[in-house]
Amino acid sequence: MNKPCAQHAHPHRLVQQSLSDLTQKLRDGDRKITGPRQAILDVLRRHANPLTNKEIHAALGKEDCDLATIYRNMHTLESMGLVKRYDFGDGAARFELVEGETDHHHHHLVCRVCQTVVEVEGCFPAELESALATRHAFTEVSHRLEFFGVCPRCRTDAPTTA
Amino acid sequence: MNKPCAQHAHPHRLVQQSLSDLTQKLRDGDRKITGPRQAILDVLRRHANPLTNKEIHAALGKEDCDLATIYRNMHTLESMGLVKRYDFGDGAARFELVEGETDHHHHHLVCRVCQTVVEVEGCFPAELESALATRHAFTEVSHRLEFFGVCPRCRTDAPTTA
DNA sequence: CCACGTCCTGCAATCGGTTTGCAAATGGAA
DNA sequence: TTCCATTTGCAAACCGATTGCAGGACGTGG
Repeated sequence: MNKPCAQHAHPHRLVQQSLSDLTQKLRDGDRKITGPRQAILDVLRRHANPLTNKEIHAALGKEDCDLATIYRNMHTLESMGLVKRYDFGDGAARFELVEGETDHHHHHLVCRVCQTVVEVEGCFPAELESALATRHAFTEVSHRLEFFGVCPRCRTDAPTTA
Repeated sequence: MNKPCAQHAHPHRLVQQSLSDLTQKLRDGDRKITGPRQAILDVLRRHANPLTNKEIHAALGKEDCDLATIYRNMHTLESMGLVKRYDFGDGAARFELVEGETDHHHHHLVCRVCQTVVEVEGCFPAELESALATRHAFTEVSHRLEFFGVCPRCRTDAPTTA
């Protein structure tokens, strides 16, 4: 709901990695440097918030490519550790570029109304993981954490503003 | 993957609430006591772990009813606070009976292989919520947290055991 | 105990996100 | 430049979930 409000997100923060850094990683993984791949990575590089496949597709201008190609590539990029998949519970996967080798583990605070995403530093659950592993004899324990709320803009905006 | 292993879950723990407790809540909410509703609640009452719509449908024996009816009822029951919806990230919503008025906030530790679910007490992120609300000026902040790992049975079982 | 209005159900069509089969196009090593 | 594995585009299929509609059930009020 409140779709147009989605523009509130600040989509133009840059990511440290250059496009050539990224294509190099493709090479290292024995993947071909194709137009769609470069375009997808470039789109992700330009956006600070996690994007859905459809959003990526829409953001591709000249370098338009098939949606199926994006879906396939997101799997590829994810398995290569170039992007990270997030699930905000609205039925669409979202992807964010992984920040270099030392990806800093973080979570998100998502506005229930306009989907604006704020990165949340710190991760208490990480401390719980080892405890859980011991207590329940589970191995390879990881977790998924997402926060939701209403962002200041969506609280003050008149509904008609949209 | 490893579907048959799903039986590892101990599906027959009982829930405190009696079926009449539950139907009373339906009455209190001005909802009709129908066959499908009683059957669904009864199924949830018999299972300790969160169930998908399809699992609920399969668990209905004599009281078989349409899948769409289950979907609709899960929305109804959720909005009435009778059940809680969980998302383990596999694309299918899961539902658990809410334990009385004082639903104790908990999370889950889910086996990546057989989907066995262990309830996790305690909730560190809850402490973070107020801090986040202040720092980012968000309101109505909540969170979603799920743990994943490999349970002891799935670690030791020979793959052929299934 | 019955009639009636409203809520609920079954069925089938539909939807949105995602996946897949297949043939043509392309990257990049030889 | 040649060649083969990978990748792409297209279309169909998939899957969980939703919805329109007509018939059926619940339960209140008579």
